[in-house]
Amino acid sequence: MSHGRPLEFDPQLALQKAMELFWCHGYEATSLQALLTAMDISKSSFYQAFGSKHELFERCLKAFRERQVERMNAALAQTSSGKEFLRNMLLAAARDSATTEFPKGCLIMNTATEFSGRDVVVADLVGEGARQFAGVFRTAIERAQADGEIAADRDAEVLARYVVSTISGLKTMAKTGLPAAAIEDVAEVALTVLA
Amino acid sequence: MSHGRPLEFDPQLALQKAMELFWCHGYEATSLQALLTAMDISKSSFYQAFGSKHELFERCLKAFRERQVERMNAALAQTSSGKEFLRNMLLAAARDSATTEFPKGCLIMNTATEFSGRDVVVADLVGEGARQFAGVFRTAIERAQADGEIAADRDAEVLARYVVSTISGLKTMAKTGLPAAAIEDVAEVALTVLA
DNA sequence: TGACTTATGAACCAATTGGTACACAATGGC
DNA sequence: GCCATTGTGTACCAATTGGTTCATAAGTCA
Repeated sequence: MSHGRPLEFDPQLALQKAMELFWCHGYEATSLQALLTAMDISKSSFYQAFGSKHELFERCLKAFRERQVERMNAALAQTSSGKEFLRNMLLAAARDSATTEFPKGCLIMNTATEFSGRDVVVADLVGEGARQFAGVFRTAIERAQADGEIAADRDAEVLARYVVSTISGLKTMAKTGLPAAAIEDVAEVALTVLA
Repeated sequence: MSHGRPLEFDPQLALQKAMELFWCHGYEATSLQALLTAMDISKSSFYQAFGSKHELFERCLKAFRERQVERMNAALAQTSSGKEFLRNMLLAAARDSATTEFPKGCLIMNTATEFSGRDVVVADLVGEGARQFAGVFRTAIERAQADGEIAADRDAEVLARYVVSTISGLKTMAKTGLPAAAIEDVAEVALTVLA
């Protein structure tokens, strides 16, 4: 398929490293130098392979979204009760601070707050991400409704958005320094909406 | 009190202009040049009056928090029902996108996501901000409990944090591009927790 | 009128920002 | 072996970053 000198780095791994950096520090605070070091790649290879910092960021957003949606779908498939799945997601969000040494939040939602309206293509990616997250929650909610765990007459789409909003809120609370246990209490309160 | 040449700018106004800039673009994306222009102040005056970009940012965080807490307390004082006050706050958060041309969110919570753990003094300011916001909501909740609007046996502190988390979540949803009407629906769902 | 104090404008600064140009290295196909 | 193709290292780039220096302007007080 392709002639020429072979790549000296794994593009997928490099992308993942970049994603982690953007995830931790955001777009602006992540310098090209930091990316180069983390990705273990030279400047020329970087620009040849990814075009620009901004393009790379867009690819990271997509990669993050796909990975996240995949994981959520996998978790949903393994959980029989839709309601239990939602509960697990909220509690996992509450524990965001405890999992890593400092709370990273969600790349998509972090980006929503960093680029509020300043970049059209990023805004699109963020919007699509939020929509897809809500989509997964919606199927969980509809399953729960089919099983009688949640009243069938409630608007599944609105509830799904409520879950996205709540998870975002919980993760932000983690970033304010509130201990994980306290955030779990908040998550439990938030869950009473679905009862 | 003070000899010497008088200031050619209004320090409070300049601080407010800086605050708005940080509010819109965050810390990193706000350049010194942009600050100078918006504050209508020369570089030397800037450093004499505010020390550094970082110090100025800290003062903006404090000013924002104080202003916000003041406004919330004023609104609470004017509303007889604690529950109604909370409802107003959530709906106002939902309308964040509609109020200005693009949703700015809350400076404190925006900063929480931008500086997650990277700066101790900023982290303290953010934590204190979140705590004070919760404080206002807590007194509203306790009033509602005293008036029988909310069950007296519920943990007011946890509920207060739930309100902070929810408002943060709603404002983030606005930044994903979801229309205000849709976010109001989510706010209504979130409010059922207090019913 | 001084002496003193404070504010401002302009020039200057090293360091870093994201990004390019180009020579050279390493492969595949012929 | 040679050529086309692709990847990499080095050097370079203009622009911008946040920040300092210092002479001078504009006041107060005696």
